[in-house]
Amino acid sequence: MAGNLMHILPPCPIMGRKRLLIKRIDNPCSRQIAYSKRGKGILKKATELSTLCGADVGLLMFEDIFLRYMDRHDDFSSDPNWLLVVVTVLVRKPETFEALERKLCELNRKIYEAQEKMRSYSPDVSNIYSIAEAQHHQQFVAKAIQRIEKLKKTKLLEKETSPSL
Amino acid sequence: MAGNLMHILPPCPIMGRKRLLIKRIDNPCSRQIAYSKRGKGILKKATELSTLCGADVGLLMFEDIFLRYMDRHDDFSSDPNWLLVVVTVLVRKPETFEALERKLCELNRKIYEAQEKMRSYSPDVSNIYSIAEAQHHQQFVAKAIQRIEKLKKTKLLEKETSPSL
DNA sequence: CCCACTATTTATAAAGG
DNA sequence: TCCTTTATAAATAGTGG
Repeated sequence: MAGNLMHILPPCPIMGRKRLLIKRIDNPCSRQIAYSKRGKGILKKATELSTLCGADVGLLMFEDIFLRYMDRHDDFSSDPNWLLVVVTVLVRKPETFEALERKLCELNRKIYEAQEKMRSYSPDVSNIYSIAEAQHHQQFVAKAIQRIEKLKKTKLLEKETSPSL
Repeated sequence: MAGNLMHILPPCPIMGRKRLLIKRIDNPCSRQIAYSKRGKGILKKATELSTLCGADVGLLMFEDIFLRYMDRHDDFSSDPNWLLVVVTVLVRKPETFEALERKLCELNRKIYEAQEKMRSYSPDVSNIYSIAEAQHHQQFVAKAIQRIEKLKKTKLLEKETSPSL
């Protein structure tokens, strides 16, 4: 273990942990270690988010495990046929991402049906046909809710202050 | 606001930062705050992983923003038509997840072609037809590489030790 | 790849604006 | 919702087995 050496070596000046700049790690070994550690970290975080907030979280991590292997064993690096992409997936409720796309379409239909009722709270939610578009709508809807809440607060304040004066 | 009450209430014993148990957060406000903060945190981590390790990372976070809204404003909670799922997506190289599925199939073809060459290193990589299956293969391939590396180490050790004896 | 250790950095819960 | 601050908890880089 590390501890066995630690107490017989002179204390290092620093030689230890350091701040990491967010740029591609050049050293293949360090890069792989970082991928392994951080990959697990994100998986943990995603699971926590799912549990804490009841959100469905999907996580895809693509890595080229053989490319990585070749980095360390250059006897294969000349052969471009050596290629394997490995995918790590976490979905709280196990569904494929195609299924998630379908789910979004289905929900879009419900949104369309409910659109008339929702008009006053969310001016435009009928054009979500892809995951990418939904991203923009999240901001939009959040802003709309924000406006409503601000309005409610203002009106509540008016009610509270006017009787006391 | 909370602050308006805070200074007229007696100072709480600790009421400060505390360790969080990983279970669903009951209070809707706290849950939403946690979702917002942790969501951003994971997005940051995913981006960092992508930059640091050159990995393609896809992240899906589904939340029901209107369900969330209804949690706090129960005047809508009786109407099941109020439903909007919001999706947050990050992909380093912007691709839909259907495109990612196609990519996986294409790579599978390459894997199939290279299978004969790979046989000694990875006993079976021809049956990856979905993201879910790939997950199992990651562990499998990782173990295979582990075995090879262990073997190499052992042989290297034999070479190093036998001349000295 | 796994594990352990630990100094350091990063994330974040709680509070207030 | 956004922001800031701060104390605390968690993640992790570097090292070694």
